[in-house]
Parts: sequence; structure tokens; C-alpha cells
Amino acid sequence: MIAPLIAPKRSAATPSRARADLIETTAKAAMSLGLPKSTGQIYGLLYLSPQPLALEEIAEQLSISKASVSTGVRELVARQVVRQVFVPGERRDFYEAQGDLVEVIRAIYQDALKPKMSSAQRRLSGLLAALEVDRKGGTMDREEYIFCKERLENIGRLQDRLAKLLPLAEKFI
Amino acid sequence: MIAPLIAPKRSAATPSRARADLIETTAKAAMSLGLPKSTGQIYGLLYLSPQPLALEEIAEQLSISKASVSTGVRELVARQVVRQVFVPGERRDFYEAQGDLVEVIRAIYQDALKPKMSSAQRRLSGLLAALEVDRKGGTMDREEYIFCKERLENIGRLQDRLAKLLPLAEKFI
DNA sequence: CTATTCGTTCACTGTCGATTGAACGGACTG
DNA sequence: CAGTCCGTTCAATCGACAGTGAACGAATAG
Repeated sequence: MIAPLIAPKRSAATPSRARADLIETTAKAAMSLGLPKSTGQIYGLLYLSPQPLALEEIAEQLSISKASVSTGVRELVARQVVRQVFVPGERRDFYEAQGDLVEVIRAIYQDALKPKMSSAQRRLSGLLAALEVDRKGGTMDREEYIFCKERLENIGRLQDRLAKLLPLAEKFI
Repeated sequence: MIAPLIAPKRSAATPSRARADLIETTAKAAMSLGLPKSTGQIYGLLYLSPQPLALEEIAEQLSISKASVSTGVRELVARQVVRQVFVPGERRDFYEAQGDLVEVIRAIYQDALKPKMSSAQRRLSGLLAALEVDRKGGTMDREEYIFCKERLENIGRLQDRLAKLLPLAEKFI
């Protein structure tokens, strides 16, 4: 391939203000959720793209490496926040955002929050068991034992209420 | 001060299994919330302590530096998750955990979630304004404009529903 | 007034993870 | 069968941040 004398300097395609701003916003949102910044950028770009985008197009427009896009997109697809779509006559993979944000939240809830809730329940049982061991073992005097048991049971009550609230909230949204 | 020939090797006070487990749990919880691990450990320790603890006692029992405890405790007090209590006849500062976890959640909601919601509302308005600029400026064709506007308005609708849900959830808990 | 006790601040260090370029493997094309 | 085109993986790099030790300042005790 012969490069033109004066490089076109394609400054990451159309520099739309609104797009740039949303991408910045989703990037920060991703970071505050503990996800890589680049992953948030990818979702922001796709969310405002009428057509599905190929891996390399995403990398170009965001000025990040294909490698980052590859891993980021995989994460987003796993979380059902981005879909891979087949484009006839194209060999590359194309991606589009899950536009319905309610579905996004629902997916996060099912895949992340819900499992955490039940694992937390199990862990609390383990803690109460460990507390019994401590009492029998004489590591803890009676007064202290009662205090700790009370506090641990408070956690349990909160978990129960949260477990009831979350499904309700899911319906409300 | 003269050190004893054989150091007592005080292995961080009473090694209660239940305490150690809860501390590990709160440490992980803190990390998954983007807070330092040590901050979570501090709250876990205080949550199961019948008496308020001094700064140095916390450092000893957790085997972390006083500096870490100082900053961690400050953060926790700012979030109203730990209280500083006055102990008569003691010069040192003592701390105890806010035992009512519902209050903890309420404080987090008031100080973190609620402000984020309203800032998000403002940011969305800015995005819609930027979109108008893009249209007038010819950066974006009509079809694309309509698509983007639709998507941004979807975000707005979701924000509205969340803004209604959160206060409801607060009452339910 | 001097010495000691406490807590905070600050510069530094080590660690962890996001990002990248390069190499690789697989699938289509000519 | 070469020659591309794509996507993934891997080692290396870089930056950010938690954690530490030491120095400092304030408050109290002797």
C-alpha cells in the first residue's frame, strides 16, 4: 500500500460533541463500577451508533488498541450489555449496544447482584458457626459472645429485607 | 524502655475465628466498593467490638500502620459509618461502628447516590444541548440525529424511574 | 519548661491492573 | 498453496494508589 504524501490525519472519524461527551460519561461510569475505562468508552460509542461497528472501527474512533477492544467487547458481551450481530457479506465481527437500559440493569442484577446475595447468605452462616466454635473454645467470654451474635444476626435481618426488596424493584423498573 | 529478653509476640490480640472471618468479609466488601482494603478491615473490627477502640489498638489488632488507620477512620467517620466517642479520663480518640446497618445504607445513599443522581440529570441536559449543536453544525445527518436523540431520551426516562424508585426503597428498608 | 503521648501529613515504595505491540492461529481468497 | 484479513493471547510497560515510616504539631503530664 502506498501512503499519500500528506496523511489524511483522520482524527477518529466524526468528532461529534454529543458522542464524545457520552463516551466520557460512560467511561467514568465504568470506572466507578470497577471496570476498565476503555470498556465504558466502547459501550458509549456503540450506544450512539445507528449501525453496528466492527472491532477495528471501534479501536480507531476511540484511539485505543485492538487488543483492548477485544477484551472489552468480550466482557460486555458476557454481561449481555453488547450483542454481536452478523452482517451478511462481511467477514468481520460487528457489535451493537443493548439499547434498552432496563435490560442492561436486569442483566447486571441477574449475573452479579443475585449471586452475591446468596453467597453472602452462605458466608453469614459460616460466621455464626465460627462464633459458636469461639464460644466453646473459650476464646470469647459470654458477654462478648452475646454482643457479636446480636450484631451478626442484624446482618442477617438486613440481608433478608434486601432479598425481598430487590425482586420488587426489578418489577417496578 | 527495656525490652524483655523474649518478646511476647502478641499475635494481634485475641484471635477469634468469627472476628477474623468478618474482617476478611468486610475487607472484600470495601474493595468491591472501591475503598481501600484496610478501611473495610477497620469497620469489620469495630462492628464486632463491644467497647470502642483507640487508634493504636486498631492498628495493632489488624497489623497495619497507624497512618493507615488514621486515614481509614477519617473516611469512615465522614461517611457516618463509624462514630468517634469520648471516653472519660482518656486522652486518646476512641471509635465505634455504627451498628445499625440500615443507617449505614441510608448515609451512603444520602451522601453518594443521591448527589450522583442529580448530577447525572444535569449531565444529560448538557448532552442533549450538545446534540443540538451537532445538528446545527452539520456534524450529524438527520437520521443519525433522530437515533441519538431517541437513545439519550431513553436514558432520561430510566433516570426518572430510578429517581422515583430510590426514595421508595429507602422507606421499605 | 521539658518530656511524652497522640494523631496527622508527607514523600516514598511496592503492587496491581489497564493498556499496548507483537506474535500467533484460524479462516477465507486468489 | 501462498497471501491476507481478523481476532485473540501474551509478555512487557506504565500509571495509579494503598500502605508505610518518619517527621511534625498539638495537647497534656510531670
